Amino acid sequence: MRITTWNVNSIKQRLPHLLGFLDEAKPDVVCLQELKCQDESFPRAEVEAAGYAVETLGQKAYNGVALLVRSPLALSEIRRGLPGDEEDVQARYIEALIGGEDLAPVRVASIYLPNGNPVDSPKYPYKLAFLERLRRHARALAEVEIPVVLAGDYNVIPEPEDAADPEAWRSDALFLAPSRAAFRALLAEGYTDAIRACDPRDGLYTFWDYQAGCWPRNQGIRIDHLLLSPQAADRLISASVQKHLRGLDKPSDHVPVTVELART
DNA sequence: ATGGCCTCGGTACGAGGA
Repeated sequence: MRITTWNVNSIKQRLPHLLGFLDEAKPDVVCLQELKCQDESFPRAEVEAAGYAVETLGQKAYNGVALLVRSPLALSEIRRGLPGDEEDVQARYIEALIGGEDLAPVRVASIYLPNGNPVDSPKYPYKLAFLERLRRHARALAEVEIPVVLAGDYNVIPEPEDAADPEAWRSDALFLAPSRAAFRALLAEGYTDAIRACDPRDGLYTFWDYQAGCWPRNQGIRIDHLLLSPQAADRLISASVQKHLRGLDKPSDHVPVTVELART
């Protein structure tokens, strides 16, 4: 089965690209981030017509995450919001159990981590607190005997090799030491960075800024990740970045990232 | 040349992104 994560930067702007991707790649599960719309504005009919069941956690103008599951697979046990802070109203986390057919069930989360800039504002402690909440929840999920895939826009550059120009990010919330340490703490819970496990090369990027000709100059960063629990990692077949979508007209600044897992 | 964008709400341009 294939599971894709994609920060679409507005589902309304990106619907044609999304439908094209569903048709060409036929992923079994798609984790979307930055919908930038409320639940009632999500283009549900178009996505369902493409053969997918949809669960969303939307928010006006900002954030917003969704899970799409290709028929006849189905979602259950849907969780909206990351545990650990009842005051947090930002739409950044949705999780479900995916099952059906001959598939051994998998729990999948679509996550949009806070950017965290500027680092001297409350946004940075919010980011670090979110990462710590995610670590605790990741531990609790891994304790259940079901494979877990935590997929999304982590807004963390794990290592210098994950940026074309790491020096440019030295004091940025995406690359500061506490951000990277919090990401490593997720790995220390037993999770595997699927892309890194499959491809040790430098220069694997998932985001290129719209500004400053970053795309034509390949000044990218790798911030969209799929973290696999040990039982999910046991089923890992391959992981890849769908870089070509960055070259379309009116692209998202992020591209899809996909893992293939054995169905059993 | 050392900078270059995009989306939203709402209908000008500031906020937010990364």
